[in-house]
Amino acid sequence: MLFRYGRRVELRHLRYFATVGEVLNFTKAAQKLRVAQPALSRQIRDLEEELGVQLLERGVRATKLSEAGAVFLVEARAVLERADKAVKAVRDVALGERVEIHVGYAPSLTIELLPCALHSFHNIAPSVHVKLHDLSSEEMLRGMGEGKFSLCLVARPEKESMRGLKFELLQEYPICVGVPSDHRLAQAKSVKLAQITAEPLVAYSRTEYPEYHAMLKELFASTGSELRIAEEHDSAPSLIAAARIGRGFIIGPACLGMLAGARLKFRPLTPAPPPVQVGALFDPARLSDGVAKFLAAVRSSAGK
Amino acid sequence: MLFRYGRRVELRHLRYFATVGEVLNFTKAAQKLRVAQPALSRQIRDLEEELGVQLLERGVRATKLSEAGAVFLVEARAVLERADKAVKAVRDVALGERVEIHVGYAPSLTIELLPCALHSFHNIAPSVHVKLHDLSSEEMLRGMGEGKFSLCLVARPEKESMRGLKFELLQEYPICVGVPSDHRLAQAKSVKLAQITAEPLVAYSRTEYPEYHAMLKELFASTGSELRIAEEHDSAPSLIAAARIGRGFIIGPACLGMLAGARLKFRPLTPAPPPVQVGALFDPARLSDGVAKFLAAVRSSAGK
DNA sequence: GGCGACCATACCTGAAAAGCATCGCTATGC
DNA sequence: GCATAGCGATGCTTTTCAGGTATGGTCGCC
Repeated sequence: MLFRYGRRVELRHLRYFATVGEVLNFTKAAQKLRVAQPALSRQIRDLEEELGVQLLERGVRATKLSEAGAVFLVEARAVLERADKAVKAVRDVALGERVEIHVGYAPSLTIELLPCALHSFHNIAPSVHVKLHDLSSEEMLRGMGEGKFSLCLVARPEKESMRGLKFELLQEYPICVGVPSDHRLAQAKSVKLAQITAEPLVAYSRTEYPEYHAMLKELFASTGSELRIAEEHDSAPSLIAAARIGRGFIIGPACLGMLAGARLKFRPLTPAPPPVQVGALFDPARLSDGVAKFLAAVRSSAGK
Repeated sequence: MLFRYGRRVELRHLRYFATVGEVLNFTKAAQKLRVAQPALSRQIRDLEEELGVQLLERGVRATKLSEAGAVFLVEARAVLERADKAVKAVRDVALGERVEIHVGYAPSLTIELLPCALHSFHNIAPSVHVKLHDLSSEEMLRGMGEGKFSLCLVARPEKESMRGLKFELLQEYPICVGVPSDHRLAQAKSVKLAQITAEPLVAYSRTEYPEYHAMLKELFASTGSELRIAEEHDSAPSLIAAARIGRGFIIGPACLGMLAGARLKFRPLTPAPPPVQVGALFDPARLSDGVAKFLAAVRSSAGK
């Protein structure tokens, strides 16, 4: 890496470049920005130098974006927009009601809970916008740690990853086996673990859903038989798609059945292992007013 | 609005604040940033003034984040991260191969097409990352105009909104009626429009999917009967959920049936109206190498 | 060939960011 | 109770650099 004398990119550079990129004329852009044209030229040159990339092609009688420039124009606008949002967000918080709360959720586990909760929350606090983030368990824990989310609806995480967060149980789903509808096990009322150990499994990805793998390991520990995972997937739909085309069975909560449609059947395992616990994860130390209301809405939707 | 003497927020302010917010100690943060402590103090004060918000509570012996400060810390980090991404993106473009292409898609219309296309594209150009953006028709057209996306997989947009873009047809789906499985129409092989005019509909939202509403209007124009829309939704899953609980029928492409599962049946309309056309939308003027390859992959997946 | 549109260069000025020394506060230790 | 150490704020100077003015070069066009 070259040693960089250059100073850092600032929002000013991006504002200037965005304007030049739009009107494709330094003189006009300078007027629009209320600065002198040479000042603008220099800032753009500095930016190009700092990036090490030529953004504009100054042909005589016409200024054009280079290919890189076209890309950077989009990027620069996005950064500026993001920055405006940040400023607006903090001013809103300071002015009183926070208008947005960020909620992470596990889509497959909350298809029952989430719609009800959103509906009832909208009645309690119609002015608060809920921003939903569809994430893996792992991303949610990370995001909670960084303060990105105020609350997450997830399966109970493992104790050691909680780090001061609180988990409040809301719903439980029995563990089931998902099999193709035309398989003989689809007829059974329930399935014994021993009946499926011969079959490979399709599973959630280990890195993104560690608690899911802990559950599987626990489950198979007692049987003595080997846990064979044919494929790992990072979302319920693709897991279901894989099971449909016969890559393996699914072991997972009963609610997956609601996503799966007709071609898979979910049958409870016997003896029933501990059910999957779905609940709210939040930081009790910084529970703002809006988040507390959301939590109340979720509780009432779960009938607790 | 108050007149602001203050100067604008710059990335420097955010970098400084992010560091202070992390270590919660001006002196240490200043060392980390390689500036003198008073310089840092002043920048933070300027930032607070410009925002009109107190971000830090300077208790003696301990600096703490205010509530607004906690929010802004997350926001500031996000802006910085976004800015880094922008810089990295443009340098990557300049260095040769663009490593990312941005593709917008209509999730419900591309459940067949998209997985195949991604798979085949990965074989052609494994080094190119495809960033997928799940969007409404309206958002895609806007994003294409701004250059945010290189290509979109969508239903054919209305002519007047194309503005120099090209639409290439890839797949067609017949228009169907989605009814609850226990409804008598679910038994029918096909459904006449006259059979359902008594029933209300659940539909995609008008603002986000104008071409869908154009299609409905067209469809009902010939019948003389009134188009009754009970609810508008902004995504296929919530549309399907609404139909499941009996809010109304769905009129839409056959591929919705693959998302709906067992509790809804999709039956073709007779006489068959013009099918829904799914295809690729792109700007032929700036078709980079990577995007051209992606387009080829999509074509071959659609068997064209 | 003169003019006008357009951007670059050279140089100057002023604002503000950074540095340095110092102050004020308070918790802590003897 | 006094000295001390940790922390941030304040006042002042220095340095940096964004912005301004004047001007020059290039090219297309009348």
